[in-house]
Amino acid sequence: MKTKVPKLSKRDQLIQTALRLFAKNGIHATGVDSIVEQSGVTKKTLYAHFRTKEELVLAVLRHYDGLARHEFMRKVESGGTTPRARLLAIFDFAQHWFQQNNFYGCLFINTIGEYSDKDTPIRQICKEYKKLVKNYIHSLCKQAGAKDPQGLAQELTLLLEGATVTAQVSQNSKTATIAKRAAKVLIDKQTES
Amino acid sequence: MKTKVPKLSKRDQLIQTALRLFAKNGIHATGVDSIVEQSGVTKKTLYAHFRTKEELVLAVLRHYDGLARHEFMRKVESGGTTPRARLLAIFDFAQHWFQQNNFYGCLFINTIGEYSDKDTPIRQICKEYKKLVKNYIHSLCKQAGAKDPQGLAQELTLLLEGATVTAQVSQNSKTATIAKRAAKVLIDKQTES
DNA sequence: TATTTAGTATACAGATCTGTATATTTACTC
DNA sequence: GAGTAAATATACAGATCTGTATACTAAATA
Repeated sequence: MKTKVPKLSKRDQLIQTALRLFAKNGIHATGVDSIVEQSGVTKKTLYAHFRTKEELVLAVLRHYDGLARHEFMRKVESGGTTPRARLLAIFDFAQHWFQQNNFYGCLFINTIGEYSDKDTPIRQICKEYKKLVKNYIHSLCKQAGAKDPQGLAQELTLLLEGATVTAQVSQNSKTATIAKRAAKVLIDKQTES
Repeated sequence: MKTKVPKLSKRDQLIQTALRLFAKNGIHATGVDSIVEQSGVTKKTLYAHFRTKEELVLAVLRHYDGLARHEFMRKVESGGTTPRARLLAIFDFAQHWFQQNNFYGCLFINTIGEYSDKDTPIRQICKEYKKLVKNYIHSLCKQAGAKDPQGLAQELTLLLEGATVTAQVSQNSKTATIAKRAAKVLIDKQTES
């Protein structure tokens, strides 16, 4: 029986290779030559799919945006049944993420650190990602019956971002449990009778 | 009367110019040519003071480390008299920082995003800076009589980091007040009788 | 005043960067 | 099986990157 291996398109090979290299080494430090080399696709093909390196960067960010948000929501929803449990599951997801051996912090944060121009579409995608995640957390806070769901969502988002960059710096996933403990306090404060 | 203008050494001119460009555009995106051009110092002189670009990067990070920690502690201590007030003054400092027009997030975080190699001295400096800041916050937590000063310091550090990167992404300094509000809750929880 | 030191001006070497050109080959479709 | 589309292999153009070389100049010092 012939198993259908979903062979990746050249475009997807490029995006996946570029994602890996951008995440690990940053965007400016990653030349198209190394992407070409490691993806097994020629430079001609790369420039047939993407007009410039920046277009490839945008495609990578959009690809990862969908991937990461989907994974985030999936893990959070499978991590608890009640809204409160799901809010706390955010930090279980985080801990698991931080422990991956290819964890190099948040790609969007790292990317924004390389692009200060407010108007570049690269930055817009990163900003939009963060906004959508916060909106999702906000909806969970509302479901949990928080007195100020917007405020609680902002607080929990800060804890998540802080845990992420601190785990990146210290190479230590325990920041997730610290954030979770603080999150519990903040959630309880907003949901006690 | 001749006012003594403390003319900067060429070395300091280079460090200050490089700091500005690294902070704004990142390290890999900043060529030595632009540093030379904007500092008004020739390339020969740059390489007389620093053997490589990496040595300049290290000098910039060390320079900024001293500068930033000193400023941080000074503002925190002048921002309150009691330990509790000083812990909260951290976030007043943060808000003021975020509002600077040359705020591009934390240089150390941005730098770590560009250097994934755990053993590079560049990363070490960034990591050490974060450790020293956390130690300082820890000492304030002890003075404030927190039940678990280590834990509280970790929580407040996460809030500070989260507020910093979120302000960087959203170009909005209100993240500091959100973090401050959450910090109050966490501090009170640890210091109520 | 002679010498050393630090800096300027400028060019360049060699590597690497983004992007393009040319010619060939695989693979699907009509 | 002929024709077309997509990919390969490879070279290269032009810019930019880090770092060095050469020659000149200002300033302090002995």
